[in-house]
Amino acid sequence: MLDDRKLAVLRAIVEDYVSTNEPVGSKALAERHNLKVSPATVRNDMAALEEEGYITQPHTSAGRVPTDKGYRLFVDRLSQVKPLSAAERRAIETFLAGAVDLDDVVTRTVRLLAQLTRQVAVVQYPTLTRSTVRHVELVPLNERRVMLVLITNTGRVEQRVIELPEAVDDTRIAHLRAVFNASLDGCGLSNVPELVADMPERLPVEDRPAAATILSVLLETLVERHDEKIVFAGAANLAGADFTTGLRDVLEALEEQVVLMRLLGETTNDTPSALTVRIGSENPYLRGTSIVATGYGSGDNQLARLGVLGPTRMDYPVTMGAVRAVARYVSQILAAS
Amino acid sequence: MLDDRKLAVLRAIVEDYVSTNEPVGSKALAERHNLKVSPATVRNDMAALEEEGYITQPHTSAGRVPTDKGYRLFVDRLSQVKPLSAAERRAIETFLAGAVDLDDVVTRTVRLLAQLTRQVAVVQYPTLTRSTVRHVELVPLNERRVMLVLITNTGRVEQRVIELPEAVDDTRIAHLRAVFNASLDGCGLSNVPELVADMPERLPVEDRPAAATILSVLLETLVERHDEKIVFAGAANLAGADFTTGLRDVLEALEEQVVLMRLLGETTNDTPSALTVRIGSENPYLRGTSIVATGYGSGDNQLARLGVLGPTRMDYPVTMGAVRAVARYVSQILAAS
DNA sequence: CTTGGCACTCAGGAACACAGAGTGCTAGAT
DNA sequence: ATCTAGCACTCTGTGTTCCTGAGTGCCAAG
Repeated sequence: MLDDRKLAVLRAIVEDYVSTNEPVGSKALAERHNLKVSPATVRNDMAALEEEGYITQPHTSAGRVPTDKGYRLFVDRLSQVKPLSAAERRAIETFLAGAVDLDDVVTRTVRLLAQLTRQVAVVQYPTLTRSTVRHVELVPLNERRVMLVLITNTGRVEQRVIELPEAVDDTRIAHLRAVFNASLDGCGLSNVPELVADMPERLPVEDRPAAATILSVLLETLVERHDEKIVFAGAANLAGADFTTGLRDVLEALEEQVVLMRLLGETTNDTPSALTVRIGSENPYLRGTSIVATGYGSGDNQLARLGVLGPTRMDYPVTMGAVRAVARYVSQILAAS
Repeated sequence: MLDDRKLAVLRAIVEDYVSTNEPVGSKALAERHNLKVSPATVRNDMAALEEEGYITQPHTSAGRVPTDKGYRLFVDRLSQVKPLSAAERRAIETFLAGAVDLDDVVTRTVRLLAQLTRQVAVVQYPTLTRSTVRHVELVPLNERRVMLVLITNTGRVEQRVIELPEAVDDTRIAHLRAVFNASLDGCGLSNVPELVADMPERLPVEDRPAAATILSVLLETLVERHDEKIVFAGAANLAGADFTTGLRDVLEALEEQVVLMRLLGETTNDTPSALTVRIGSENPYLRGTSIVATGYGSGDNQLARLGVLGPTRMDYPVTMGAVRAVARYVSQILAAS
């Protein structure tokens, strides 16, 4: 049904439309891409493509525009990821290398990606689940309060102020800290709950109330942070592009962690490290936007996802190239630290 | 020059224009606000007000619109801050009370303010300068690396991974930690540099290289964080309002810490706890927007600033009320912890 | 299967008229 | 001295009409 030339026409339509933002007509097509056939022939092919639902015309007697289905075919079969230039790669590398801590890595990554793609970038914080406890710190604030600080091997720090059920002096706090660290250091976060379950029983009876309180907060911290924080950057890039779904909706989604979570999450499939593209109506919310995402993290265990959100009419090859490259570099940086 | 009735007319114009977003004419004015004079009289007053530069007409034979100068007079002399309703106050209180740590307080505050005012809210993180060291923690990661964690009395945690110039074993790290804490605990952050200056000399010679490295990172941390982080929320509220200065500019400014810093910073005056309003062209960048800001923090020492950014045409009394109320509650929460 | 020709459609722009809101001014009323 | 009423004038915004040009679909010939 769709011979090679028809596919070539579809590819040409997508490319032209992406770059000009105007419906593309048969004549212009035949000229600009040397298809070696006449406009009339192109018209026939276009009619076929429209029949199949790959393209559509906004109104009679205007050029054609790709449909979501058309973009899908383009992404899957007609395009290949465009690698970044050497200069861009160097820029990424040096920019990310300057990061001082995990927060900084994430912030830099998201900005970088936004700038590179000229769209909205979204980065999910590395999940705790796969990471391990590096250190647990208890800092006495006064006799009834301590601050719990949990440090993971990914460089992440979680903190909570805890009200104790009774006064506890510093030496006992120090003791608790030693016990906690002895049993938790180096453990995967997902193992913490079971390791901690019978711990109060193994302690002197006078330490149990305090320990129980602290441990319950510790567990709470793990659970809460299980669904993770997401940051974005490049909202200014939305100003230019005109979204079919209102600009307002997009901005709202960006500020709503839960929605963003879903959007990124839904892009996961069997191989998390692969590039995923969701086009327009394939997205649960935000029908008018496309998302290009991928997992990142050190090789085997994927820590989280990052990606780009933009109008359906985006330059997929370039965007995919940028996302993939950035994901690789971040993974590298994180693995090194 | 400006008698009471002219001021009343100006006030009426501002109020009407803010609520309708349309230039307001003499007839509508005379009717809606019972001024007890005829439209013709109002017209005379309007002519006078225009002469003085408080209002202007977009084109001949359209109604009048307040100028920046007009809003200024309105804010300074013709309006009074509108207190929140009891329900709103309760909502603020319960929402903020649920915060678990400093990050959470800031995040909740900024969202709350955005929702309350239906505009873009901006909150600066409490500055470290006035806060004191609660604890310094050194966590050995491996023999050549330690993680420095600085905990302040405001609940803020700063962290850095440090590469040591030479291998240092855990007991010496523990010793350094003890020394640091002994000399820094409870000190104001601004005093840290001098306290730390001669510290290496007081240490055993073999600890000096490591100590010097760590301390230099510590100082760096203080300096870097001196100009503070700013977060925003409610960007979606920009979608409705039409800004004279492009939407893009505003979004860019929001993501650019430095610019945001300036905008908030420039609003400071002698009494930081007072509400400050900068209207339109009074702003260094972003001429088309107004900013309502105030300091927050426990009474005497102001920790940082927060505020709202919106179109010049905003409801100042309501916005000011919300900003003031939120600032008060946050200060309260922070003082309590 | 491709191509040239031709009639048809429709969005977008230009030209135009017109109603309505609003103003400024002047002369009379209070 | 100030307010008011009346009136002529000036715009913007809207609706109408017309026209052009890009683009299509279809048909018949190569």
